Formats: sequence, C-alpha cells, structure tokens
Amino acid sequence: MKNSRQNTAAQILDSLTNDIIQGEYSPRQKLHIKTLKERYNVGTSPLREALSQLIAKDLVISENQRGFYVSDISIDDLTDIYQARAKIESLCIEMAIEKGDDFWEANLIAASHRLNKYSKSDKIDMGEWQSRHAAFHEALVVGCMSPRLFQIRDSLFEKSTRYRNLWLRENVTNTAALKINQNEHAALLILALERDKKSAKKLIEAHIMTPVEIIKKSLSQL
Amino acid sequence: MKNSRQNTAAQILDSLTNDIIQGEYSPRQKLHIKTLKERYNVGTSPLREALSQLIAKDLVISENQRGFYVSDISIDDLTDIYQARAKIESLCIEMAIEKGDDFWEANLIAASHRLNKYSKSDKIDMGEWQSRHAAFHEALVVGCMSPRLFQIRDSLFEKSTRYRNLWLRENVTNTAALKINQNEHAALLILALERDKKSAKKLIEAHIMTPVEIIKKSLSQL
DNA sequence: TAATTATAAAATGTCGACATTTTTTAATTA
DNA sequence: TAATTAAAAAATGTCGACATTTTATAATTA
Repeated sequence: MKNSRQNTAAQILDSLTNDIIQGEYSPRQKLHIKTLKERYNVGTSPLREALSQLIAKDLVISENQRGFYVSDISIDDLTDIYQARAKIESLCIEMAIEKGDDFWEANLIAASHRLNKYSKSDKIDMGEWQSRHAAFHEALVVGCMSPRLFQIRDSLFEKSTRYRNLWLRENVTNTAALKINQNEHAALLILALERDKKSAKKLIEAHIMTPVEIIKKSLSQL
Repeated sequence: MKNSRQNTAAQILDSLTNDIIQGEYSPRQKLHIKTLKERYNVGTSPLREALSQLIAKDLVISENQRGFYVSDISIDDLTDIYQARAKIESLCIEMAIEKGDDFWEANLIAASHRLNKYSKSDKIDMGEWQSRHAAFHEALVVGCMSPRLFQIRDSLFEKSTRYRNLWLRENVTNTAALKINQNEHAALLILALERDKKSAKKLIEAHIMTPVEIIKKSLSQL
C-alpha cells in the first residue's frame, strides 16, 4: 500500500486541519516538528509543506527559527469572523435570490424538508443534524453561482467552526437551541421563495450572529 | 550575510508570487523544481514550502507526482473574480459609511486630494498613480474595520491584478481611461461623505467592473 | 506507416543528516 | 538571593541523496 492518490503532504494537511479545527491542539500551542513527525509518521518535508499551507489558511503561524504555533484566538477575532461570515452569506443569498431558477427553488425545498423531518425525529445524532443543517444553508446560497464567493464562505465557516468547537468542548450540546433555529429556517425558506431579498438578508445575518454572544461568554472565562 | 529576518521559504514565496502576478510565468506553465532551484538559488525544501503556500492562494496547482503548474485562467474566472471583488468592496464601503468617523472622512478627503493632484500633473508615472489610486480606495473601505474582510479584499485584488497584467502585456497603458476614472472617484468621495450607501455601492460595483469587458476581449484573442 | 511495447532519461516526493539558532540548565558573580 | 554569564541540550530550517513514478525515446510488431 504505497500510493494513495494524494501525496503525504496533502494527507497530513487534512489531518492537521481537522485536529486544529476540532480543538485537538489549543490556540497558541507549539507545534514541535519532532512530535508531529512521530504522531503522523512522516518525514520533515511533507510535514513542513502541510504547515506552510496552514499558514496561508491562518490556522498556524510561524516565526523564523522559532517554529510553528497554532494561531491564537480572541473575542475580537471571533466577532470579526462571524460578522464577515454573516455578511458574505447575506451577499450570497441576495445574489441567489436574484439569479436562482426553478431548480434552485426545488432543491431548496427538498433540503429544507430533510432538515425539518430530522429535527422533529426522536433521537437526534448531532453529526447528522449538522450535515443536514449545512446542506440547507448551502442550498440557499448555491444559486449565487460564484465559485470564489463559495470559497470565501467555506474558509470563513471553517474558522468559525473552530471557535464553535472550542465552545462545545465545555458545553454539552443543548438541543434547546436547536428548536429556536427551526423557526428561522422555516422563515428563511419562505423569504427565499418569495424573493424578499431585504428580509432574507436581515434574517440570515441575525441567524449567523446568534451564537456569537454565547461563545463570547465561555471564551472570556478561559 | 546569512540571515535576513525572513527564512528562505518566505523570501522565495514573495518572489514567486510576484513573478506569477506579473505574468513572468504564463498560465498553465509547468514549474520545474530543478529550474526554480537554479533560478532562485535555493534548495528543495524551502522552494516546495513556498509552492505549498501558493497552492493555498490558488496561484499554483499541483498533481501528485506530476509537479506544480501556474494556475489556469479563464473568462469565467476573470468575471467571477471581478464580480466577487466588486461585491466585497461594495460591502466594505457600506459598512464604512455606517461606521466611519471624522478621521475616516478626513483621511478620505486627503487621499482623494493626493490622487486628484497627481492625475492632473503633466508627467504621470503609472506606478505612482496606481499607488495613489489604491490608497484612495483603501481609504474608502478602511472605515469598515474588519481585518478579515480586508484580507479577502486583498486576496481578490491580487488575483484580479494578475488578469489585468496579462492584459497590460499586450496593451500599452492608455492614459485616456485614466480620465474617465477621475469623475467616478470624485463622485465616490461625495457619496461617501454624504453617507449615501445605496448610490455608493452601485457606483463602486460599476467602477470595479469597468475593465472586465476590455480584458475579456484581449483574453479571448489568446 | 501507425500503433504498441520496451528501454532510457528525467522529474517528483520523501527521507535523514547537519549546520545554526534558540532554549534550557548550570555556573559564576555581585 | 537575584542577576549575569557560560555551557549544554534541543529544535529549526536547509540541503543533497535516493527510491519511485512519470515522461520521452527507441525498438518492435502488425
């Protein structure tokens, strides 16, 4: 089993990205080359190439001759990321409402249905719920048809996920918040189908900003 | 002279980024490791680390065991990048108009003045003009106070610059287009000071999209 | 001749080694 | 004891070597 289609650097990038997002490594934590080599069973080169990409993604920082560190977090950064994400999502939805066709509408209704049904089921697996939740939001914005904006959206989502996971580490998932969302999702669907840009934008921005205050609190207690 | 403050990988990243943006390497061009090592006088590791970061920036792509290539261009991508850039810039200005204070206004007026005076001077160095032009646009958006949005703005600007340079390679700079811009810049200043979000947004989006059709033409002739 | 196969050349990606720099520990001094 | 200085240990960043894969060239076959 020598070759997967990916090279070592790409594989290690996936693992590292995931481990940082999931909070396996803490903010500011030193990433020792030697330790990482042992942990992931790789040599120097592919490891450093992966770390280089993480620098470009702002998940890692490096100082010359002082090695690599997991990038720091802060309340300001948390707010900025969520704010930027809200604005980008809002922008995507605006464009989607302008451009979206029948297939966009149909797909959106389907995604909404899948999320709704699962939210009402007895036993809820958070992984599955998050998957359907993400799918619904993606169905909303997909009509905007801009690869670059999607890319930006993804990268901001990744960064915000890191903050959310740091919060989840301390707070068990509360299915209560889940119910609140349900109404907002229903409203979003309606506004999108009614092509009410202004209201849809306002709602999505509020929707995304909802968790910020909660995360802020548990973050400031660290 | 052994150590600058940057390590080799960071230096080479700057050079490579610049060379790609400036069109020193063509789209799709193969980037042979050996050739690059000789050209920049470096070893394998820092070179590959730099290339890894360029992958994350979408300026380079790689296929396993097939090496690195300058990322391709296309009319669709050109349009998408400029469109995304227009929307982001528009968003930043909207937020700046909402948040901007007296200092933002003052700084904006100053930047406008510096651009204006230079645009009217007899001998115009394009480098200097572009610098003042960029400074004016930055003064507009700086009031939005979002590091992440600035980062996104910069990265889109970099990508669009690559397209513009590919166009400039074939077309000598025409100072005529420069005059058209002048009116738009004056209008932008007024709208910003009047806090007319809606008009400012509309104008900036059109302003940024202006060169697209021109670049498209010369691009489709390649 | 055109297509296929075999061989040679070139290029990629990974590794461990090593010189430098940073950090830690111990020794010295005020 | 606290602060400096010196010595030892650890870690980083760069290099060239090498196995493996891809590409180019030559030979073979239909």
